[in-house]
Amino acid sequence: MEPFYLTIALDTPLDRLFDYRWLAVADEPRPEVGQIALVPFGRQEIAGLIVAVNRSTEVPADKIKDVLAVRQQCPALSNQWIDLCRFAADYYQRPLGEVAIPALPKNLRALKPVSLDRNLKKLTKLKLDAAPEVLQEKQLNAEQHAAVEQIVGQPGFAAFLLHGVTGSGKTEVYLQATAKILARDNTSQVLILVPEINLTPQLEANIRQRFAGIQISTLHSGMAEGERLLHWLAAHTGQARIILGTRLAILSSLPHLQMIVIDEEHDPSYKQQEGLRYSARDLAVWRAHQLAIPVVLGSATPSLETWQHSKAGRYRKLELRERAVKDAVLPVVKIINTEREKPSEGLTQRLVAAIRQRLEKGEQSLLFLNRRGYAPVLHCDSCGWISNCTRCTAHMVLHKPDKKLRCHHCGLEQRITRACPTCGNIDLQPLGRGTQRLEEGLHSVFPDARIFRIDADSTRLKGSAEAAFDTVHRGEVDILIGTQMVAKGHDFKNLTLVAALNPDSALFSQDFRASERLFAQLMQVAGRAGRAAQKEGGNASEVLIQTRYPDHPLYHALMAHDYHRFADDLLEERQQAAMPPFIYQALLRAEARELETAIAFLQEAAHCTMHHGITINDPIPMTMTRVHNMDRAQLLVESTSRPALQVFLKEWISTLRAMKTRVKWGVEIDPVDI
DNA sequence: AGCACGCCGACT
DNA sequence: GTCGGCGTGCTC
Repeated sequence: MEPFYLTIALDTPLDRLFDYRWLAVADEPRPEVGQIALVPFGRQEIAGLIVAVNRSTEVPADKIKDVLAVRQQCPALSNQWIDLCRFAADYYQRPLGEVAIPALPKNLRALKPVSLDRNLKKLTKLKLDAAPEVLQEKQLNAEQHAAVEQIVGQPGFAAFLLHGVTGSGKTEVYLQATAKILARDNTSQVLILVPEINLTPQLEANIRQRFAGIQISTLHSGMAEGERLLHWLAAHTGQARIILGTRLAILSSLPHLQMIVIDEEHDPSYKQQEGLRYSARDLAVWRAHQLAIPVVLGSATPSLETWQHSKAGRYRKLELRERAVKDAVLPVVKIINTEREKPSEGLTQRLVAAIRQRLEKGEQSLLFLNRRGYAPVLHCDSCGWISNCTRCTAHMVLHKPDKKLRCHHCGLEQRITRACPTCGNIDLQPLGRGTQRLEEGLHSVFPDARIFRIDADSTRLKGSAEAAFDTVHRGEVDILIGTQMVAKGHDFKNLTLVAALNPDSALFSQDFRASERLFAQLMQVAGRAGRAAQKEGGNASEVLIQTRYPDHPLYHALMAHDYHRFADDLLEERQQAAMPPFIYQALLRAEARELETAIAFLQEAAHCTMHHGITINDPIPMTMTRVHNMDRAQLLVESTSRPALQVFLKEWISTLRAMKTRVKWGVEIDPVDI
């Protein structure tokens, strides 16, 4: 019998597909497009995705190898799913296999199919026979009701921006729209994306309770491989009807997908920052378009990209102006000028008084300081030595509990030296203040208060973040100190004071998106305060911002809870300056032992091309030039036309590949950190 | 990217 | 004498 030739996408940076021979075996079914094949590749054996089955091949016979095995037990991936990967691969300028293969669970790609067989069996046992029941629909206000109706109202693609502050009831809109979609037919699936699943257990619990009797899959990076395969298969076979996951879930196989929800759509974690640097939000919109289904982007502080889309009418804006929680009022935001009121231990007198007031009433306070460690740098007064990292352009941060200096960028650690390493001076000074130092200072100001710190250092162990939040919820904490970790997901019922300490650095950042992010972050922390706390006759919660720039428009917009004006002003600025979302960008990054080598490569790259309608800027060293002993530089490429940029990049990248430099380089499309 | 081969420097 | 550094070459 004539052999078949399988065209297979493999996880390799080589931008081509690979053909393998498959010899028909009498009783074995023929391989299909979308199945996983195990193949020899160089000296290794790896899994690939079958993208075509042919009777002939262009590849010379002496090069062709045989397929080792085909995962016949697992239903094939659909053409639609492969098309999604193909789109992502084209758009982000990577080979198909580099998108498709890592999107599959590792155990599906493993050499031995035992885990797959076991999990397929387990899956059939999980099948729920009971009729799905949707419990306790909450009463919607008029705006929420209208939003749900619009989302599920008509067939076909539609993108919605669901805009509403914390407490305006966005979640209820997602859930009731989900219920309506699921009720339409008994196969439909809904994908709900969240920024970080570990920080939003409340939403997961809410969904599980609401949709008892409906199979729910969760997908996020923290899962064990066995569990991940089971949940992925449940989604892939259509058994799971609701899929709750982080950004990676956007590339899961969902044969009956009928709606996508992206909660906190502005959140930076939707952008993958290594490997394939995709935006889960952008892919979600594309996927919804492909499938002709609705996609809902929810946020209190939408990204300017989304905001601009909604203004231009490409996304439909659904506003939730009222707070859906009964009697809830927006917190009062006040500014404390630290130029006038000098803080001691990082706290102004007004803030100390406000905390004391909460302590007396038995209410909780949250101090938001987005800087972990004890102090960001250690300094010698007599010779000027500072604790620089030897491998990075960064300071080593003082961590007092473990008596170490630690670089947050490369992980380098050093014991704290008692004396200055250059002049022997004993009196080394910590400069600045991180959460640990704030905690120490608070203990001296409020010796009897129960003070608790939540940051990446205090919650290093798995599950300890969850436990920490529970402690706060149980009311065993008076004053909570936290980094941005505390900004997401959790609403603290008894919390009536939120203070932001020293958020100013983002105001003057090199990165033009820094202020957009700061605004979102401050809105989000502010929203942690007392959603349900405005009890009978109680006052609104209070948000205090300690700043050296009390007149900055960002803080004024925050005081007025005026996202609209803030966003419109920023958009105006961006348009004037020809910045995103009014222009499309890509970055060519390069790293080498010597900065000159990286710059020289970028210069060569810039000069080896010319293209109409494409702006190639000068190469510049990255703000943090050296990380892990590698110097990094980048080159920004811009165009007002997305298709033109795409065409240009494709050509340019193949030219760069042919250059065979030993500089490590890569292209990022739509970069968010510049 | 992996992975092997290959050719030069300091260690049991 | 070998372990191991990273240059370079290849992957149907």
